[in-house]
Amino acid sequence: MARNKYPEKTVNMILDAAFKLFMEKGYERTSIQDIIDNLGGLSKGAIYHHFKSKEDILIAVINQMTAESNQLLAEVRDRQNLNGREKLRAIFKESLFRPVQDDIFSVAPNLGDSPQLLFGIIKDTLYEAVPHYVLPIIRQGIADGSIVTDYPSELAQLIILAANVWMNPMIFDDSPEESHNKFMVFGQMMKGMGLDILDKEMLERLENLAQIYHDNK
Amino acid sequence: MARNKYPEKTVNMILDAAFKLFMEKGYERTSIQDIIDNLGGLSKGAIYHHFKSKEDILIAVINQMTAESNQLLAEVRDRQNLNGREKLRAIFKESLFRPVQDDIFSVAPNLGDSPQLLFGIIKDTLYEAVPHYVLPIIRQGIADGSIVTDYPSELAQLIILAANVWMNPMIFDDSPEESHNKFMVFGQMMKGMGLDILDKEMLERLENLAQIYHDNK
DNA sequence: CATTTACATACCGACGTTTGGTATTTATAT
DNA sequence: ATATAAATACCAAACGTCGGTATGTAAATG
Repeated sequence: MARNKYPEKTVNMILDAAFKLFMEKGYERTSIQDIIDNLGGLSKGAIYHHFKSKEDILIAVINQMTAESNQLLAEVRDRQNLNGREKLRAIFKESLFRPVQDDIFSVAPNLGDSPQLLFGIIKDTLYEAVPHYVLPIIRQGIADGSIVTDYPSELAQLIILAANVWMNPMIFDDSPEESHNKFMVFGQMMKGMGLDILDKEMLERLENLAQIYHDNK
Repeated sequence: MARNKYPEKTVNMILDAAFKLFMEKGYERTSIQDIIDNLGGLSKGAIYHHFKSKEDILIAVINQMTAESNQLLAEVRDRQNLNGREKLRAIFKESLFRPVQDDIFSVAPNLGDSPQLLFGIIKDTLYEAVPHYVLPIIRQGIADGSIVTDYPSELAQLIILAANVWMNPMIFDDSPEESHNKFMVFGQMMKGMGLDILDKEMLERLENLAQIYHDNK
C-alpha cells in the first residue's frame, strides 16, 4: 500500500480492524497476521511502525472503547444543577441509553472468551473512570448530603464493578431474564446502601440490550 | 526420565510445577519449556501425553485449586445445626481462616497479571461453587426465613464475586488499608441486604492476609 | 535536495503442538 | 507359569505459526 499522507487514517484502519477481530475472535486468538489480512494490503511493518506491540494495539482499542464513555461521565460530573446522588443516577441512565450501545451489543462479542481484553477494560474502568469521574460524584454526594459513606473510593469501585461488569450481559452471556434478575438484586443492593436510583426504564433498557445481544449471536 | 509405574505421580508433578510457575510468572508468560525445565528430565512429549494442550494444564491447575475450597463449601452446606444465614457466615469465615490461605498469599502471585488464570477461577467459582454450594445455602436461608430475596441465584453470584474477587488483595493488589476499606463497604452492602454476618475477626484476618501478600512481593 | 516519515520485505527466535518411535507395564491366552 | 499381544508412558525431533525486528525503499516534507 502506498504511503499515506495522513498516517492517522492508517492508524484508525488498524484500530478498526483490530477492534472488529478482537470482538469476533477474542484478543488472544487474533494474530497480527489476521489484522494484516483484514487490512487492504497493509503490511506488518506498517503496523509495527504505528504500534510497538500487539498489546499496544489492545491498549489503544480499549482506550478508543472507553474514551467516548469517559466523555459522557466527565460531562455529567461537571453539571451544575444536580446533587451527587442525581449525578450517579444520571451516569447509569445515560450510559445505558447511549445509542452506540446498540451497535456494541449487536456485534455480540464474546467478551467472556477474551480475558485480556476484558480485564483491560475492567482495569481501565477501575483506575481511570472510577477515580476521575465516579469518585468526584460520590464525594460531591457526601458533601451535599445525598450520599452517605465513609469509604467513597471503595463504594464507587463496588458499584461500578457490579454495574459495568457483573451486569453486563456480554461478559457472562446473560439472557434477558438473567439480566432482569441481576438488575433486581443490584437494585436491592443499592437501596440497601441508601441509593435508590434505579427505575423501570433502566431495567427495560438493560433487558433490551440483552435481547439485542442474544439475537445477534 | 524412566517410565513411571504410577502415571498419576507424573501428572501431579506436572501440575505442581505448572501451578508454581503460573503463580510466579503468570499463565501467559509460562511456557511449556518452563514447565519441563522445572521437572527433573521429563520431556515435552510426556506432557502432551497427559495433557492435550497448555490450556488443558491451566484447567487442571484451576480445578486442583478450587477442589479443596469446594470441599469446605460442601461440608458447611451439609451441616445440620445451622440455618442458611449461619451457613453463609460459616463459609466466609472458614474460607478466610483456612491455613492454606497463608501459603497462597505467600507465593504472592500477581493474579492481576494473569487474566486467563484469574478468569478461569472466576468462572469456576460462578458456575461451580455458586450453584452447587452457595445457592443451596441461600435457598435454605429463604426456606428457614433467615435470608430474604426473590433472586437467590443472582444474590449468591453478587456476594461471592464481591467477596472472592473484588475483596481478594492479590487480584487488585490491595494494601491492608484498602482491604480494610473494601471490607467495610462490603459489610455495609451485606447489611443493607439484611445479611449482617461479618465480624471483626474476619476483618483482621483479611488485613492479615493482605499484609502477608504485601510482605512477599 | 536532504531528511524524515510511512510503509514493504525478509527474516528471527520462541512458542505450542504433532509425529514417529521406543521402552515399560498390563492383560490375555496358553 | 510363561509367552504374547495390547496399551500406556515417555522421548526426540520437527513443524507451523506467532510476535517482533532489521533493513530497504519510496513518498512527503521543509
